Amino acid sequence: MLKEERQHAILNEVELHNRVLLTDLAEKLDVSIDTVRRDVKELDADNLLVKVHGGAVSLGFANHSPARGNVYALDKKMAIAKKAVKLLRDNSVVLIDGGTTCLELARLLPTHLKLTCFTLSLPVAMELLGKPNVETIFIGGALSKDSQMAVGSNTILTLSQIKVDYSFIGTGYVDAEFGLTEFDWDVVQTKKAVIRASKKTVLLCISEKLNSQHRFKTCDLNFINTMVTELEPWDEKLEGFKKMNIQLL
Amino acid sequence: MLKEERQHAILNEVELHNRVLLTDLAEKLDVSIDTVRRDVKELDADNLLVKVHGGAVSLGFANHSPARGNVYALDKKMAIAKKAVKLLRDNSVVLIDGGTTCLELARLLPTHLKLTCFTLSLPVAMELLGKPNVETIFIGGALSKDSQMAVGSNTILTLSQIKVDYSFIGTGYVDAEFGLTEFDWDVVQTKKAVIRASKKTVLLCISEKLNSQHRFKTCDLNFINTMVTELEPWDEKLEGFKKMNIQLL
DNA sequence: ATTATATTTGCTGTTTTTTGCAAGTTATTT
DNA sequence: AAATAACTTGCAAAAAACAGCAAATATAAT
Repeated sequence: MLKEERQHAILNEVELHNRVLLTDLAEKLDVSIDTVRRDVKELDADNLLVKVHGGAVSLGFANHSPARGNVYALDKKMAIAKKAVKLLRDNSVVLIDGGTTCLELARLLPTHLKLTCFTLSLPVAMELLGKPNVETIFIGGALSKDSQMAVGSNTILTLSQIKVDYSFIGTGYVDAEFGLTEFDWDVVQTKKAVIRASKKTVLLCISEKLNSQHRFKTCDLNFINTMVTELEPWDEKLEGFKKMNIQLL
Repeated sequence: MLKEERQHAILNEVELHNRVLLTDLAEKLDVSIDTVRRDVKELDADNLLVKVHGGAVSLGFANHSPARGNVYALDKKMAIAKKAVKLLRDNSVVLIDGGTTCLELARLLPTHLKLTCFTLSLPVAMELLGKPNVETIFIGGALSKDSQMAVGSNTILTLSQIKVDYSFIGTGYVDAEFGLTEFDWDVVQTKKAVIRASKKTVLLCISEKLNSQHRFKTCDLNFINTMVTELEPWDEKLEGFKKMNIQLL
């Protein structure tokens, strides 16, 4: 049997079943496991499939790399995410909320970090699947089309049954006096439940959102334990928040 | 035998079988292996075939460039999805499983169709969010990295509390005698729960998967009410399934 | 027709590629 | 922590590719 022919068969099998074992391939193609291993390695190098421990998976199945569109103020959000990552220890149990800043946190989680991670957000969940040492649990429920996250009574009920070490949340608007506010009623209810489900709540928020407000209130600032912005903690823009009992990062 | 005539014969052989061994050619054409080697080298230089170690393959066969669509057998899966869509009525309550075929179904749902749609699969959920008239509910739980869907006890528990009109499921392997089988234990448990949560279960499956099996069993074929393939219902490849009490589409 | 020249073909020995095996290491599971 | 499975590395045998050479064949010119 020709090598090309064999690799063709491997690709076919992988794309047909999404996932195959090297041992199965070796048996089916009647060659040694080493040969299959080498073939799969080559195909992986050519980006025709993805090699995993013990087998291979098809590209369509493995590619959880949604092209990061033009995220607004990406550099600042990345700076925030990098600071937030430092709060995490191995075996922490955390919850990551939706929104682009939280998504950036998920994206920048170190590969080696062992976490149990709850989330309500589809994009965040997709990102977490790419982290080998993160166990991801999606809090189910009705999905909100614009925020791409689970909201509603079922979600809130499920949240009431868990308690995580840290939750990382975003917010639409934040003001030192009026606290966290949102545009969307469902989202507010869900975020309240998130905060109740957390021992400590970390707010990730770019400085542009400071001192703004909207119609529905999530919580007062005293529910927030840590606030992370892209600014240095002593920046004068954070003046109104310093006197409160909040850790600034 | 003329050189030109010989090369013509080689090309013919390659086109016919997609692949040939140099040793076979040498024997068939009754010339030395070196001559064949040189011929193939020339034909390769003229881009009439692709020379590989030990033989040659046709151009079409060698083209496993990333040019082809991301999803394997996309046309067939779209054909399946189109047939499956016809089962749906406004205000149906359905569940859509994971896998590329089911994803295609989600993608091809008509914009006007009003549905309540449960799913366990992240990619399917993302797709459904784009449908303005579909209410999407994600069944939460621990996420499987490989299959990008919720699995495990929590998921199964939640599934036990719902009953949908139709569930559309995929399978890794299907065999008329052994039924539906999978690669992954967790996935099997979850699919069982999906079937229990459905009044009617529709299997979406491309014909290549017919008559294949793997280690863990999801269910026998008598749990399946409708089976949709890209073939015509009277195709002889479906022979083994016709005598069973299954609607073939 | 015959000689000179160019092309093709087969053979030889050497180098490269492929493949399977074994020993040691790393992951994963129980 | 132990047991199992999977991976890595190095190696050796077999098959294939390559380069050079000489015989055979074809082509052209005298």
